Amino acid sequence: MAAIDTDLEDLDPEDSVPLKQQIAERVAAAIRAGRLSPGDRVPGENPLMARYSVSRSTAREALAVLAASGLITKVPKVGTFVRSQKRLTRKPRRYSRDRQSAPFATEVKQAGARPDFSAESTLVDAVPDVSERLALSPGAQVMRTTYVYRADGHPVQLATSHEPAAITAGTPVAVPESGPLAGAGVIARMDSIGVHIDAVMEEVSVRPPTPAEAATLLVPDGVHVFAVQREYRAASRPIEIADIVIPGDRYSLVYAFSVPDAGDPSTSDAPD
Amino acid sequence: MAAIDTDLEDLDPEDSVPLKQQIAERVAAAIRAGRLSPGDRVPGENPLMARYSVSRSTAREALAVLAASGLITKVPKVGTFVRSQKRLTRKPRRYSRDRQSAPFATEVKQAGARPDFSAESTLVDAVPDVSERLALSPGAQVMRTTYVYRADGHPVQLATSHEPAAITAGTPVAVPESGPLAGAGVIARMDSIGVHIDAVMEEVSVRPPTPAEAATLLVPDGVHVFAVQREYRAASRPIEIADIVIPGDRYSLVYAFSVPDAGDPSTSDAPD
DNA sequence: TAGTGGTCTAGACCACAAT
DNA sequence: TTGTGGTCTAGACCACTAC
Repeated sequence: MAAIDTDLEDLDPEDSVPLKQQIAERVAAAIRAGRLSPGDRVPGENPLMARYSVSRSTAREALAVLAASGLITKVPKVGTFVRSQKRLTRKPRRYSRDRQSAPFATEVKQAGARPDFSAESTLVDAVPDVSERLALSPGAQVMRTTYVYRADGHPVQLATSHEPAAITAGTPVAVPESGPLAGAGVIARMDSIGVHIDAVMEEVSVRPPTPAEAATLLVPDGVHVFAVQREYRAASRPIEIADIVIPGDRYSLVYAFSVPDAGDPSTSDAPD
Repeated sequence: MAAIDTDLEDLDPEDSVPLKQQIAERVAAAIRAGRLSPGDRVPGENPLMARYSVSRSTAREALAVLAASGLITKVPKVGTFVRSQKRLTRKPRRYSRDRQSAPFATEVKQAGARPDFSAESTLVDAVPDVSERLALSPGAQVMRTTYVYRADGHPVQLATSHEPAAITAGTPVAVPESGPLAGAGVIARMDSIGVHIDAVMEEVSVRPPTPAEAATLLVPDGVHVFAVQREYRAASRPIEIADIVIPGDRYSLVYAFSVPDAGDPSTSDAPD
């Protein structure tokens, strides 16, 4: 327990910067300098109180500053640790008609982890938000599927999709992740029953996680999540909507487009 | 000053939810119910201490929960206010070759505000990050342009773009926002000098604002920003990069794609 | 059992804004 | 002058983890 403080520079008593920020800066400097590596235990509240002769709250707020920027993770009752800075990249499934391997698995494998996911489907009455986004009458039946995506067994993405039951009921693809086209993607599944998706939209927001999301995704306090609302459409009619929750400190989202030649007026123009 | 507390429900002493969250929930409920409207003063630390018989810290943390979710804004030494919940939508310029009006202006006008922006261009030596992303030799000359976008005079987006000087030097479009194609967009500008952009990529991250960004964009404490790295390419060569900073609580980002017909193998597939 | 972070109390001083 | 939020101190009890 002795050496844990010796890596931290002294504070500057002349500086008008608040103590919590000075302390946060000293810890961040130790991390940037490599004196603390990802996974290492960071001096927690008690060590910081002792090292800098500050109160509990001040040490706590210094750690909160670092946690908010994703530099450290506080694990309740265990300790505080330097967070891995690796960011995964989420690149949506290429929007072609091909049946394709899931992009999630590719991303995770590239990062050297083992991907898996589970999905659970239920037929439910649409809540108002869902029926509105799917342009259904209130309370219409929808197939709701909740996904948990994992890397090395740890949940790293959550998703909930809804499809109008009227479209798929009685077909082999009524339950998204079972049957012959499990894992093939919405476009291929819908193609198989004659519904031809022609447009995709994703709307990206950012917000703090709900307590349940924070617990499942192990999102540290102060870190936000991406909330992606995806919509597949066929002939301007919504076919599938999905709400995807992604930790903001571990992912970046990549969107790529081609720009058509001058003589080619149509294709990559975004649908309305 | 009497009526300010009467709009808040009592706490539930049986509930195991922490006090700060219960209090935050009561205030949020008052906002959702319309008992507090955007711009209204929210009960601050002292009123909450009195209303719920809690300590300063607990009242403070309750407000911090609400501030992080963008529901309220704390203005130092003035008070705490309900934040406007209007979210603007950022939808990137349609990726066609047409010379188009700026999407930013359209978005802001739709929200009923008056858009404007300023831009400043300088020829500089590329810093390492920029030369790497533009695939230039270290220290090569680049045209750097910094943009501030405003709605009703208030900055709401920041951007910095870089273009290799070697591409545009001596042409009429060397300075992005002046000359005949000012405001027409990168694709049209580059087309005019025979550089035909064929791919666009945006990488979206989220992080806390830097102190300078927080001050300029008036981002409340605890709210994060989108950091978008955009890249235009021609024949796989980077032509322009831009770093765009967008307040996370006021914007959502929309990405839309068309899905080609089955017989049409090429177009909307994302470039690598 | 010792140490951790989560929550909470009860104070304090400050600079600044509004009045 | 009054009230605000920002910062800080000095305690406390808790549930849980790691050993």
